Amino acid sequence: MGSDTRARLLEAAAQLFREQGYAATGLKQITGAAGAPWGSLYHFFPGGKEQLGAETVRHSGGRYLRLFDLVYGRAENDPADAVRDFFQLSIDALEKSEWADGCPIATVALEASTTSEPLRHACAEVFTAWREATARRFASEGVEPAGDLAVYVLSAFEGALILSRTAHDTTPLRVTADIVARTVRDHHPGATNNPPT
Amino acid sequence: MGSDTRARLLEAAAQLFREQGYAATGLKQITGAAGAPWGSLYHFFPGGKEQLGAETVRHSGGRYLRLFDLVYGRAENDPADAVRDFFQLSIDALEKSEWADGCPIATVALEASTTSEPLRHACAEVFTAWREATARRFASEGVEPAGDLAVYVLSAFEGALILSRTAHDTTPLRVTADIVARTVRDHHPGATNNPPT
DNA sequence: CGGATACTAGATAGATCGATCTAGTGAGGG
DNA sequence: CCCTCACTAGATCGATCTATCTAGTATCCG
Repeated sequence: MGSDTRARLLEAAAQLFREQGYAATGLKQITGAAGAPWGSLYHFFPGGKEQLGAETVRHSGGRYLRLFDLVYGRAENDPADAVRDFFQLSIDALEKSEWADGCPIATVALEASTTSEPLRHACAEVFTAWREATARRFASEGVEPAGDLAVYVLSAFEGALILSRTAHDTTPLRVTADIVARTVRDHHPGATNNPPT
Repeated sequence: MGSDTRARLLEAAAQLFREQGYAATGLKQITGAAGAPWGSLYHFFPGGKEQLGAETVRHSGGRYLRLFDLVYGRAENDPADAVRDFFQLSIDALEKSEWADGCPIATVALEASTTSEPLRHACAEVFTAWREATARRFASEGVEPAGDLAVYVLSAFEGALILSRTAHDTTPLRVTADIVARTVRDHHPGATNNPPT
C-alpha cells in the first residue's frame, strides 16, 4: 500500500520543471527535493526521466484544470470576470513566488516540442483539456464562438505570463487581461454591450 | 579581422536554442553544427555558455526586430493587416520547419527566468524592443493606447505560437490572429468601425 | 626576417548526467 | 513462521557536460 513517495516525486518534479524546465532539472535534484531515495525513482517510473516528465505534466495539468473549474464555476462571475480572475491568480502566484511560478506546462512544452514526442503529446493533451474547459464555460454562457475564444484567451494568457515573468513586471498580464476580458464581454449576449459587427 | 567563425557560432546557437532550448543544447553540439573548432568558442565567448546564450538571444532578437520593421513598415497595410501578416509569417515558419521553428526567445526566456539573470535580462530586452517597435507602428497610425495594444498583441502571439507548436496544429495561431487583428482594427480610427465603448 | 596577436586544434580535468544493478529492509498473507 | 513483494538504499557505469590548458598555425606589422 501507499507510501506517498511517488506523489512526493511528482510534486517535486512539477515544482522544479516549472521553475527551471525539464532539461535543466536533474533526477538527483528531484529525489533530493522530494526526500525520496534514488532507487525509488526507477521503481515508480521505470521509463526514467521521460516517463516522470510526462506524468508530471499530466499531474500539473490536472491540478490546474481543477483551478479552471473553480474560477469558471463561480456562479456570480460572468465569463469576462472569470477570465480576469484567472489572470489575477497568475499575477498573485508570480509575485508571491518572486517570478518563479509561471505556467507549469509551457516551459516543458517548448523544450519537448522537438525533443520528445511522449512529452510533447502530454503537454498538448493538457492544453487541450484547458481549452475545452474554458470553451464549455463560454458555451454555457452563450459566449460564441466558444472554442475560438477559448483558444484566444489561453494564447493571450500564456504569452502574457511569459512576458511578465521574463520582465519581472506584471504589466503584461494586467494589460492583456483587460483587453481580453473586454473581448469576451463583447461576445457575451448578457453584457451591456452587444458584440461589434 | 573577420573570420566568420564567431558569426557561425551565433547562428548555430540561435538555431539550436530555438529548437531545443538552452539547457538541452551542449556546447559541443553548437561547435559541431557551426563547423567551428572547440577552442574558438572560448576564444570568442570567454564568458562561456552564459555569454554565448545572452549574445545569441540579442542576435536573434535583432534579426526578428528587422522582420517586425519590414512587416509593419509596409505602407499599404493598415495595422490590423500587419498583425495578421506577422502571425502568418510564423505559421509559414512552423509548417516549413515541421514545427521546429517557434519563437527564438521564448524557450530560453522561460528556462532562464529563475536560472540566469544575465540571460533573463537579455530576453527581457528583446521583448521590450519588439513591444516598442510594435507600439511605434501603432502610434503612428493612431491605434491607441499603442503601448498596451502592443503588449497585448505580443502576448497573444507568443501564446498562440506555443499552443500551435505543441499541438502540431496551426489553428491557435490562425484563430488568435483573427481575433487580435479585429481588436486592433477596432482601435484604429481609419477603419470602417469605430472603437467600442 | 622577427615578433606580437588572432585564431585553431584538441587533450584533459572534474563534475554531473541518466540508467542499471545488487543488496537489503519491512510489512502482510498463507 | 516464512515467503513474497513492494520499496529503499546506494554503489557503479559509461556518457556527456562545461571549462581550462597547452600547442600549434596563420596573419599582419614593423
